[in-house]
Amino acid sequence: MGRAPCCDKDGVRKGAWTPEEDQVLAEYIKKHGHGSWRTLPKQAGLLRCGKSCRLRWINYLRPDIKRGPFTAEEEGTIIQLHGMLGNRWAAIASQLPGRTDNEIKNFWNTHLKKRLLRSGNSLGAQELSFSPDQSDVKSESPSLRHMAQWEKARVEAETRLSMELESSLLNSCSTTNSLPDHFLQLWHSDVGQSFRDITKKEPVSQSPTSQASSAFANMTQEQASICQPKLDDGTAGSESDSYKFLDTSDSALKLLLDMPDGNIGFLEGLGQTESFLCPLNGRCD
DNA sequence: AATGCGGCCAACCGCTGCCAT
DNA sequence: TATGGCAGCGGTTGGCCGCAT
Repeated sequence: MGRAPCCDKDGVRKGAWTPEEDQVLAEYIKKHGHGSWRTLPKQAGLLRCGKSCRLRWINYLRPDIKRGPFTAEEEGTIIQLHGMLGNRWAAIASQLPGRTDNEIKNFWNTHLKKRLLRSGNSLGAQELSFSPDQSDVKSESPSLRHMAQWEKARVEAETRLSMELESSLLNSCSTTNSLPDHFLQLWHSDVGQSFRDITKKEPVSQSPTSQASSAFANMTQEQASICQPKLDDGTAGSESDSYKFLDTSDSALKLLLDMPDGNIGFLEGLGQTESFLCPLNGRCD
């Protein structure tokens, strides 16, 4: 049985919100929180459906909404994340504080997509269609393409992490603390979680430990606790899913470092363009 | 000044996944 | 385990606005 529609009842207003409605909704939520969206309109005295109220609050009335044009940095982040995640606007929005999925979706559709198409730059080309020599990947579903991209980025990040760890071990852990890896932040954020959720559904053979995990394996617990990189820029994913390297246990390290080697082979066919994460990790030199 | 056109964006629609029962 | 209700998500639409003619 289908669900009863929530927005086609008589007496339910549609269309643009009036300032009065905005005020009623905002004040109600400030006082009581949104609670159940379904019952909110009645309790707040609004002739709107719950969905409409939710959307209005999330996209317009929320106090932490960031207004104004997207910065170049935000643009770069959107492009990179879209390359990895596709049209998963909510996941992308979770990495851009103050921006809503709707806003990002509109911005992508009206600005970035066109710009990438026009410029035909490498990222745009990568995003909009894989190069001909990647036909195997191209023929796969978008989610597989994005998985491949995620995996590639992760392998690169692990390589970096491995090098950093080894050098940090040699240097008494003096450098690692100041080198948060943005990809790994992402990996441990909501976005990374959503990707891991996808890969969980795939039959993945347990991999041998990577170089990086070997580095950890050779550390004593004390060393590990001292050398855990710190996240101090506060930009990682929000709430509970954010980057928690400081709390890593052995199992968490395994989660981070074990890679499904059965899935790596296909990555070699991707063609090694310059790391598409450059704008994120800031190390393109 | 009037009209047409295209871009932008807020809001709606319908599907999906999660959770409670 | 199956079912139904809900919130959340992504795609789409429609109206407004600015610009060109």
